[in-house]
Order: sequence, then structure tokens, then C-alpha cells
Amino acid sequence: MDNRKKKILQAIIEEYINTAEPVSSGSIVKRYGLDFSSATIRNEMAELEKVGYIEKTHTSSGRIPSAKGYRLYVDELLNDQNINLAEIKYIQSKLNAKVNELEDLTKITTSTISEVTHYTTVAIGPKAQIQNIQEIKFVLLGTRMLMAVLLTEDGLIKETIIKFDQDITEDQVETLNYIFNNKLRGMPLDSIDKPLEEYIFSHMNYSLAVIKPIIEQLNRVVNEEEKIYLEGTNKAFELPEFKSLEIAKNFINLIDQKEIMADLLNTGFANDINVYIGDENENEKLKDFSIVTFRHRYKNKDLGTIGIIGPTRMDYSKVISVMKYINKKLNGK
Amino acid sequence: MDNRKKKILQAIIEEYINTAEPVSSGSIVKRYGLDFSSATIRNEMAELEKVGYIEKTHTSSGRIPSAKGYRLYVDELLNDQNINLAEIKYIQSKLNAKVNELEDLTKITTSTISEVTHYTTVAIGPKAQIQNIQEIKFVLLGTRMLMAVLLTEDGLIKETIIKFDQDITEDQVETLNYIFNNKLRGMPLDSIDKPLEEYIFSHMNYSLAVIKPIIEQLNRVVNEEEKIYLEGTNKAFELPEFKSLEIAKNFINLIDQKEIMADLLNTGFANDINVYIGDENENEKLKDFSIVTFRHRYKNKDLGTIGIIGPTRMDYSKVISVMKYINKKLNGK
DNA sequence: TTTTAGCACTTATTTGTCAAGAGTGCTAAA
DNA sequence: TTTAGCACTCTTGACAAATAAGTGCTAAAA
Repeated sequence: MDNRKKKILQAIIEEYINTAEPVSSGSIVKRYGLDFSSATIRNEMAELEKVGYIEKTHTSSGRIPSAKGYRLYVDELLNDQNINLAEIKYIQSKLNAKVNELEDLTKITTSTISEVTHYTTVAIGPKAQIQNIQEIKFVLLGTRMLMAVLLTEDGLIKETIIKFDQDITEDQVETLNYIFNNKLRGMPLDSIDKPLEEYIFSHMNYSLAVIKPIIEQLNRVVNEEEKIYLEGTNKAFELPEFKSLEIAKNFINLIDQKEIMADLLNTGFANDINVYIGDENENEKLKDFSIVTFRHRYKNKDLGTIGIIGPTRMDYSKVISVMKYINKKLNGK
Repeated sequence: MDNRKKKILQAIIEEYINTAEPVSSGSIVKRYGLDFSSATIRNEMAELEKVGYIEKTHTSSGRIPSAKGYRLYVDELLNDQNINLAEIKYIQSKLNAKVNELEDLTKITTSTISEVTHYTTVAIGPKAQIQNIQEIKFVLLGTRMLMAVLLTEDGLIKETIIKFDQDITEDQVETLNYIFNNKLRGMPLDSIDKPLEEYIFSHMNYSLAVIKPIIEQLNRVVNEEEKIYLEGTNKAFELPEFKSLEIAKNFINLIDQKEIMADLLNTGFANDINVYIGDENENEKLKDFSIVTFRHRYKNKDLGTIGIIGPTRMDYSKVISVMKYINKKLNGK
């Protein structure tokens, strides 16, 4: 792969990202200041095709990038500072809002990314199970309802409601607070389980009718799938790829299945931008799409993952640039 | 409108709902046990068209129902007990799950309706602003973070986090609990406002640095748009209407705009099934779609609204039957 | 008076053909 | 090594013709 070939490949990919049409040798000569004739470009293109970076849709058509082509582009060729002043200002204005909860920040970030990149954006909160409990508090609401609030060492907050068939007294709440904090402080969230229930019941001699529903509900909350945030589904429908009913349907099916989205977001390396192009994706259903994710960690705290999902013909340069910038901003918060 | 005309109209509508193709005079004779020739049906159809219940797509085509036709069908002709044993069993199994929070019930109900009807289903929780406060509790998390929990007289629970630039003591929390409950018990949620802040500051002589963020955040939480629950977006894409890119795009645009969905769900009569057919909808964007909503109240408590959104060619009989049944079940809970 | 057989007429849909256009691969010359 | 030139391939759009589905109307039958 000499330099000229790379330049031509880059031109093909960028032209294709812009126009969504197969790229001809002529159009490259015209628009990409390469000082050769179309015949020369044609020869180079034939070789690029032989090594699998580009493809033809039919014998006499222009070329489109293959997944392998995009991969080289993403790894070596693209500009990852492709972000302008207007975009920077917009992102700043959004991210400067004061937020009290990580959830709000996730929502804002997700919608901001979708606005700036014009792609559908998904996000998921940090995994609860692996975190350690810092504090747990019970609050009596009315006479037969408790709210339990869990605070983890990483600052994640989980709350849930537990209903009882009998009245609960403020004294009981106080005891519960004492027992649970005493037992759980510093422990991982997933240690709220059956053995704990038995331990409290037998060693601390506390009413099972109260303990049991609490443990069960806390266990449920801690283990339930994290919520998925989704923004800009409609953005995808502006893309020419979505003229194909097949593609549109697959896309909607994908983002409608929260488990698939959760899996997608929970793979990849932390604090790095992960790009999965077309059939690089393990999931067969994703072969026509690309995903760019970012698992955000800050000061060793897991802050969840944000991902962009779109057609393989995605503006990787813009997407990656925006992700990088947002990450920098988030770490400054 | 004599009886025979109504029968023919019903046949046309039900055939169209099944096939999504314009209905010819011949097909009705064949499939709907009406003992007349196609010529007779044709004459009747010409008259039904004259009064606006059905329409033609071109001079020699079969007929499709107009909004007015669907309206008559919904008001007078359809079977609202169109639900079979398998569906009843399925709904029962889903709704029998024990839930601690209204939110969980809403989620389950929404997805159940979508599964049974095969249409996209949306829901919104009860409006908070109009409810009265029963209890308010503050919980200290760490040293600079409060969780505020609001319980309304209707049983709605709202919680939120407030962060401070200074440490908060347990004594302060106790005072806050006293002040707020004392002042707000029995008051509507939207009375948490600036005047209240000033009152507490001046009359109770309490630190503004603590009061102000609390009031602001509570106010924000109480007034923010209720969350929208959405299930089965992909179901819509199985319908022949969604072969049209135009329709598909409009649909996605609609359900992506939470404010439109909220408006939609917040109109209509409580405890009644509301049907809006095609251009009966006020919103121009909805002219190709129908909405069936149900504002659920029980023992005078607002429990939110559930809605089905689909093409005007919707299986109203099934949708209304399922809604009615679900309502009955919910009221038994 | 109501119903219906029969037929002319309308429109959509499908199929085939043709010409134009875009782009390639290859050859031979620069 | 590059490129002009040209034959070749495939797509796209336009047009025409054939087919099919269905209506409206007329005149006869019930």
C-alpha cells in the first residue's frame, strides 16, 4: 500500500460517505486534486479492489468501500479533529448545564451527540452489580411502604419501593438502617442475596416478613438490565440507506431490542473509542450497520457507555471527532 | 342507512382491515354471505360512496373506507368482545405479576398490549402537578447530597437528588423534614415555588443556601414532562402501510417527539376509550394514523394513559376489545 | 320495484424493447 | 509510468402493448 493508493482510497471513502453513490475514477480526479488521469486512477482502483479495500456493485460501476476499506480508513487515514467552532459551542452550551444526577447527564450527552452527528445515539448507565455499597437508607412512606436508597462508592444511586402487608414503624426503619449498613457497607451490590437474608434472619433475629421482601426487591433492582437511552431514531430515516425497507426494518428491530443494545454497549474497551464496522459485528443482524461506542470511565469510576449506530457508510471522521471532544469535556466536569 | 348498507359497509371495512387491498363488489359476495349479486352490491357501494363512507383510489378500483366510514364502524358496528382465550390467558399471566410501583405496572401493561394487538403502544404516567402532597422526606446520602422523596395522596412517588456545596448534617435533615411536611402536607405539588422559598427563608429563618436548591430541584421534578413508555415500534414495520417510506418516516418522527406523544395521551376522556381516526386528529402529522387511548382512573386516582398508534387501517375491534379487557383487569388489582 | 346478467370502459400492473448514459478494462502510444 | 481512446457492460428511464381487475350503466328478469 503506497501513499498514492492510500490517498485514492481515502478519496473514494470520503466521496462515498458524502454522496452515497459508487465512486468513479473520473469524479476523484475532478474533486480530489490528484494530478493523474482517470485511467491511472482506474488502474490503482483495480488493484485496491484486488486486495479487498473496495468493491463494485456491477461490472461497469464505480467503487464502494468494503468493511476492510473502512477499517483501514478508521485506523490510519481519518481526521479525528473534524469538529468546527459552531459544534464546539453547541456541545459546550449543552454540557454546561448543572446536573444533579448521572442519569440526567447521560440523557443530555446522548441527545447532544445525536444532534451534532445526525445519527441515532444510544446509551446505557454504569453496571450496578460490580459496584460497592457505600450507604443504604430506608425511608418510610405512609405506613406500609418503604423506599430503599442505595449509594455506591462510585456515586451511583439506586432506589426502589417495597410494599408490606403489615405496618412498619419508624423504630423498625431505624433498626433496618443499622442492620443493613452494618452488614453491607463496602460490600459489592450483588451480595444482597438469599444467604444475606438467612444470616439476618438467624443471627439478628429479625422478622422474616419484613426482611424477605426487602432482600428480594433489592436483589431485583440491582440485577435488572440497565436502562437504555435512545435519541434521534428519526435521524436515521434521513439517510439514503433507509430508502430500502429491508434496512429500515432491520434497524428498527435492532434498536427496539434492548438486550441487543445492552450487549452492544457493554463490550469494547473502557476509555477508548470502539468502532465495529458492518460484518465485523458479531451479531448477524448488524452486518449492514456500524457502531461506534465509548465506555466512559473517569477517575476509575464507570460512567456508562454511549454509542452511535448508523449505516456502514457512516461519517466516521465526524463521529469519532465529536466523541473525542465530548469525552474531554465530560472529564472536565 | 338501512341495515343492508351497514352490513356491506362492515364487510368492506373488515375485508380491508384484513387484506389492506381495495375491496371489490365481487369479493364481498364471495366471502361475506350476503345473498346478492355483485351488481347489487355495486349499486349499494355507489351510494355508500356518495354519502362519504367509502372511497375509490381510481375510477375502476375497489373501495376503501374513509375516516367517516371507520367512525361509523367504531361507533356502531364493531364487535368489542373480540378477544380469545389464548389472549385472555396471556394478559392474565402478565398482569398477575406482583408489582411495587405504578411505573412497573405501566411498563408491563404497555408491552402486554403491544404483544396482543401487534401495534405500537405508548403510555404516560399520571400528571404530577395536580396531585396533593401526602408526605415529603429528605434522606442524607454521603455528606453533601440529599434525596427528596415526595408521596402524593394518590400514591404517586417522585424522588430526586439535590447536591450542595456544603456539608449537611442529620440535624438539618430532621429540621427540613419538619418544615416541609408541616408546610406542604395536603397542598398541591405545584405549590413548591418561589413564594414558598421566600416564606421559609423569612418566617422560619432557615439558610437560603440549603433551601434554595431544594425548592428549585423539587420544582423542576414536579413540572418536568412525564416519561413516555414506548413498546413495539418494530411491530408497525410489519404492516403493508410501512412499505411507503413516507409513512414510515412520519411515524418514526411522531413517536420520536415525546411532546407530541404526551399531548396525544393527555387529551380524551378519563375512563373511556378514545378513538381518533386519521384526519380527526388535530395534529396534521397524524392524518395517516389512528390513535386509541385509555385514560385510566381508579377510585378517583389518575393512573396515567395508555395509547395504541397505528395506521388508519387498524383492527379497531381487536384493539378496543383488548383495551376493555385490560381495563377490567387493572381495576381488579 | 328490486335484482342481476352482460358489456363497454377505465385504470393499474406487468412485460418487453430500445436508447442513452455512466463507467470500466484493456491496448497501444506517449 | 502514464494516458488517450475505444469496445464492452450494466443501469436507468421511457414507451408501447398486453393483461387483469373492477366499475357503471343498460336492459331484461324476478
